[in-house]
Amino acid sequence: MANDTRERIIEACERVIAQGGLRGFRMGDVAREAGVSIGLLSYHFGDRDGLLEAALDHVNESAARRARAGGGSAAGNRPGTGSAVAAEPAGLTGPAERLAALLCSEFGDDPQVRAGSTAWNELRAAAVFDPDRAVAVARATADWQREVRRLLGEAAPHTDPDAAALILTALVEGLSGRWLTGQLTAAEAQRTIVVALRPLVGAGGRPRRS
Amino acid sequence: MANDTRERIIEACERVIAQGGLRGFRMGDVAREAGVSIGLLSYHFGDRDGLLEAALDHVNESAARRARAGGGSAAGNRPGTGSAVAAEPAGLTGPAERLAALLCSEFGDDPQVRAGSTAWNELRAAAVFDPDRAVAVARATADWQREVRRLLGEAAPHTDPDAAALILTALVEGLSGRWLTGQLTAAEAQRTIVVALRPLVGAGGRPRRS
DNA sequence: CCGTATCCTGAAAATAGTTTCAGTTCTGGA
DNA sequence: TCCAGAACTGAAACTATTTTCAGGATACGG
Repeated sequence: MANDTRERIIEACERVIAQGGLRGFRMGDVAREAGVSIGLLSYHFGDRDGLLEAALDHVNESAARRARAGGGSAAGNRPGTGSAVAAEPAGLTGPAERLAALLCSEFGDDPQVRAGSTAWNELRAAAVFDPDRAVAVARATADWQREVRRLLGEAAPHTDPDAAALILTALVEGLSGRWLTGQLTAAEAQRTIVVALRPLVGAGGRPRRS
Repeated sequence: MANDTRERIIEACERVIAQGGLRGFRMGDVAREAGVSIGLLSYHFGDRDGLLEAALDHVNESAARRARAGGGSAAGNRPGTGSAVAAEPAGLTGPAERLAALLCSEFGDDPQVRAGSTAWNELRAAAVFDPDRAVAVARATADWQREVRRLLGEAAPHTDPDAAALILTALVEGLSGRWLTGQLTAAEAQRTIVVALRPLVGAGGRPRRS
């Protein structure tokens, strides 16, 4: 079916973006990556802008979905084993762990995680110059931040959750930049988040069950 | 002298980058902005890449210089008046104030401050795909972070200065993204930094003299 | 003044990338 | 099996951008 192909093309876009940035986004590259002819891109998406828009919408949706899903399930990343956050079978631990997992899910050595973060990073950078993209980014960011605030409300009742959620999510974005530019490893970034989280969530605590 | 012209061209580059991003960096635009012919760009800088490199080096240097200078002097921005950080005549207050000023100097409604942050933001985004730029960015970032750590050592002797410096600088970068995409005003960003700083520097404290 | 070295111009050539389109293949229903 | 329409191809036309280059202006030492 043709939808498979559209899907495949959009995924190819993400890979191309993750590899060369929005700057290196060439229709020829996308076509090659997707294994289709260049004409098909216009056939399905109208023009370059349409294709790019579809791809970025997809990136945005992925980011939003990840926020909703928390750090759990498939591509989830857990902060360094041995830290305060232990491995768990299904996604059903306390809010503090889920919060840490959510924040740490941005980082990981899995190429797909990196590709996703890279694409999202590019989208964010592009949003500076494009109001339409800015509102899409803002929406996804707000969803994520809201989820963080919710978990924070449960895990750290003595903190101002709004301020803390803003600080934590902005911190993750900053660390993400460091990670993607090779200034930090994924593990270091995750460890940093855990350190930042500690004073909020209660020092060395044992936060089990809700 | 020809150096004036080179200078003028590089400044034009920065303006073009700040306005349309690295993606919108066209030699024609630069030439128009600088008020010179397009051929002159090649004459002075070889080719597009040479021009871009010179421009980004300049951005990088500006960032590094700002880090060294602290938030003081010319383009300095102070977090919202009425906050913990009071106005001061010359740049000679305690380390806590200087730290806040340094971190807040990234934000401001002055078009030049915004242009600088925007250009730096673009450079950072480009560094994800370009190892050479990545090392330049890493160097400037490390300088800045080191300065933050130094001030932190004076202002907050009871905190791990390395961890805190990383967290604060990454936070500023994350907030910078929010600001540039319109998710936050400069004042809100600065206020957030002050909030994040408070628990480190001593609650409601009176941090006078070393 | 003259010569010449440097700075500078802008149109033309080259290059890179996108869009169109005439035509081919595939799919599913009659 | 045949047809119609959707999916798809790829080369040619087009557009955008960079690079080159022949030469014009300007500065300056002799």
